Formats: sequence, C-alpha cells, structure tokens
Amino acid sequence: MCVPGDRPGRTTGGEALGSERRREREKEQRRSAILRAARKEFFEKGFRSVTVDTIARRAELSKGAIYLYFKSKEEIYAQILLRDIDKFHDRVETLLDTSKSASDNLRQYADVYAAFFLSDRELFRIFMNFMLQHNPVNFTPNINDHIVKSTNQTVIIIEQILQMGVNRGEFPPDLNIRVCRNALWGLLNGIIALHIFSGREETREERVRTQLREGLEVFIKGLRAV
Amino acid sequence: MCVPGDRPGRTTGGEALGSERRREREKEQRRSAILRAARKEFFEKGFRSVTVDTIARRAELSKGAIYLYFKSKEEIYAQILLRDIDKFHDRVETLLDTSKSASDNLRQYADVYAAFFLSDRELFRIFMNFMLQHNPVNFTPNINDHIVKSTNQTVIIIEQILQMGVNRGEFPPDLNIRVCRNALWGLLNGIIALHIFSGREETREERVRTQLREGLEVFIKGLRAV
DNA sequence: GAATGATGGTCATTAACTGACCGATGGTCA
DNA sequence: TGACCATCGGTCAGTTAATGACCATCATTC
Repeated sequence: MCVPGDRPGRTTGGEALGSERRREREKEQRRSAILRAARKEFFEKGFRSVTVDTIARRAELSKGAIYLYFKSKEEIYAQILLRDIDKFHDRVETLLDTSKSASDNLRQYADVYAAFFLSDRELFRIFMNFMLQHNPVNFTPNINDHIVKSTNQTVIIIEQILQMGVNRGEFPPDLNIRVCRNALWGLLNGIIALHIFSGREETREERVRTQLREGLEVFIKGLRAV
Repeated sequence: MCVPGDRPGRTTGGEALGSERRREREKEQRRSAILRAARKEFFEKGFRSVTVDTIARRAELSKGAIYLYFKSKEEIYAQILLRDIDKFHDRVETLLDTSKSASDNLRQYADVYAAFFLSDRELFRIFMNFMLQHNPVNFTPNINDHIVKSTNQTVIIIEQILQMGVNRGEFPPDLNIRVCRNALWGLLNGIIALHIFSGREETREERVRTQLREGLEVFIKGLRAV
C-alpha cells in the first residue's frame, strides 16, 4: 500500500509482528458490539423507529464507524436476523425425539416454538412477514433465501412429526398431512400473534403457554378422531 | 483543530457523543496491557536484557505504539516499580499489631517481607540497589524520591516494633534501636539475597522461610539477653 | 407547495498505530 | 587500534480506524 510520492526504502511491508491477530480480534469485537447494541434497539423499538445514530451511541461509536462495518441499516438488521434464525433453526432441528409419541413431540414443539418467540417479539413479526410473503425490509436475495429456507424448515418439522404418528398408527393412515400441518402451524401462530399484537405489552408467558396447550390438546384429539 | 485549507463549516468540534468515554477507557486498557507485558518481561529477564520490541510483541503492539504511551523504556520500568512498591508499602503499613508481642510482630514482619520478595526477585534487586545507594537505572528525581521514601518506610517499621518491645519491657531499656534495626534488616536481606543471588533459580520458598525463622529466633534471643 | 425536521448515508479531518530507519553503543577480529 | 558488524532505544512518514458536520431525501406541517 504505497503512495506514489513515497520516499524509497520507507514502504510499509506486510505485518510481521503479532499485532495483526490482535487487530483482527478487535475488529470482530467492534462488529459484535454494534450487533449487540443494534439488537437491543431493534427489539425494543422495531426497525423503523430505530436510528443509526442511536445504535452508534449505544455501541459507543460514531455513526461513521457503523458504516465501516456494515453497508446499511438493513444489513445490520439482516445480520441479526440471520444469527437469531440460525439459533432457532438449531433448536428446532434437534427437537424430534423418536422414543416418545407423536403427540408428545407436538407438545414439545409447541413449547419450544412459544418460548422462542415470546422472548423475541420482533423476531416473530419478521417470521410472520416472511411466511405471509410480504417483507417490510428489502434484504438482498441471498439473505431472503436463507430466511425463507429456515422458516420453511420449522414447518417441515411438524410434517415429520405427523408422518411419524401416521406410520406408528397413532394417527389415522389417511390423514392429510399437508392440511394438518398448516392447520397446526396456524393454530400456534394465531395464539402467539393474538398476544403479541394485542397492544398490551405485558403479555404473560404462562398464559400463552396454557392457551397453546389447551388448543393443542383439542387439535390432537381431532387428529386421532379423523 | 483546523488546517488552514479547511472547507468552511466542516470543522471537527468537541465530541458530543458518548464515544469519548469509550476511547478513554480503551487507552487506559492499552496502557495496562503494555505494563502487564513489560512486567512479565522485566521480571523474567531483568531490565537490561529486555528489549522494547519484545515488550511490544508481548503486548501485541508495535514498538511505535509503546512510545505513544510511555516516553522511554526507563519510564515503563519506573511505573511498574512504583505500582509494586506502593503495593508493598500498603502491605507493610498495616502490619503492626499492638495486641501481640513485639517478638511476634517481628516474626510476622519477616514472613511478609520474605513472601513479597520471593514472589518478585527482580523487585528485590531494585530495592537492594536503592538501599545501597547505587541504582543502575536513571529515574527522574520524583520517582527516585518516591522509591527511596517507600524503601525507608519498611525499615522504620522494624524500628517501631523494637521501640514497642522496649516500652513494654520485652526488650532491655538500653537497647540501641538504630543498630538493632540495621542488624535485623541486614539479617533478613542477607538470607533472601543469599538465595536469590545464588545462581540456582529453583530456590524453594519454604527453605528460605525456615532459615529466616531460625535466624530470627537467634536474633530475638540475643535482643532479650543484651 | 414552501418551510421544517428527521434521518440514512458520505467524506474531510483527526487519532491511533505501524515498522523501516537512524544513530549510538558495545563487542569482535585483523 | 580501528574498521566492521550486530543490537537496540527512539523517530517519523505512512496506513488504518474513527469522528461528526454535512448532504440528499422524504414525510409532515402550515
């Protein structure tokens, strides 16, 4: 990296000392600090009403510095979502337990699903938006695909559980899995959405869980009786 | 801080955002990191054979950066010494326990003294050099004074203990405190020095302590019999 | 529909850091 | 003894990271 007017023999070569590792590390830490700060902001106020300035202030940086690490406000948001979605994906992926009944698996699924979204309401909004095919933030195609794929995966798990129930004779053999899957998924999201979008902020988790369980039991009973 | 050729209205004013606090904090951390690295180096190899480059490498910085925080190798050394000496000073200052006998106080003193220097041999070298009035490193007068004052303080504590013993009749009333103080101080340092300067690096603390205790008992017996 | 205010993004300027270089010093060998 | 060499404290031209005043844009108000 030399400028034309350099004095000869005074160029800055590639770093030989151990400081490059340190700088790499510190850069990564700054990046994380921004994401941490932004996450808090986004999940407190939602995408629109958060300003880059407040993120910067929370991360104890200037606005300009934010743009050294991310190329837009959208990108920050996307990065946070990707991280959270992957976390959720991991949780859900290891959920299927073949040693238990299909019904118990459905109950377990509902628990994990509710716990995750009740701890991150904003994340639930985004998921909903993606599922319903109208996203408010314009992500790059790559990111879009990733989110869509991950969200779809959660639905597929329900399908797998239902299939397991059919194979074992727990549910009737002529069960329309596709329809039931959508119905159950709608049930879960409906109850959660009801509370999250109700306007009142102080939704108690326990109450949502109880409702979910009750709804689920009705659903399972229905499944068996088809 | 404007340069003559500035575009008007594009000056950088005083910082209003919260990043100044962060920068202050990080600067302090860098400083500490350098001191930590330097301390390890100095106390492994001694002042002379440590290079500024190795300190820099250990602190994961460049040599130039070191000189942004300290103006010379000597200053780094002095800062470390001041910190350690103050620590020692604090330890010794709260040592005097008037509820115990003077003899026990002397034993306690010897223990603390030995523990401190056996954990930092290089520090002991420096103390010795100051006590014997020939210091190998040229500190600024301020630092010199501070070190001399602190080192003297440790000797005065011995004097106070002896005085306490005389007042209580534990030691003879005609005891020459100045002479005894120097003798005891010499005894302590002699035994420690013997081990630290012996060449063999693996001096075991326990052995030094035992010798110190034995020497001290002989000395105390002598004091009483004067 | 002009004025206003808020906000995402830019860029001239500054601060932090880097490492090749310099001069002094001490050791070595002809 | 003096030319040579290696080492090391300290310097500084150059690079990278960070700052915040500014700009363009868009929604809102009057």
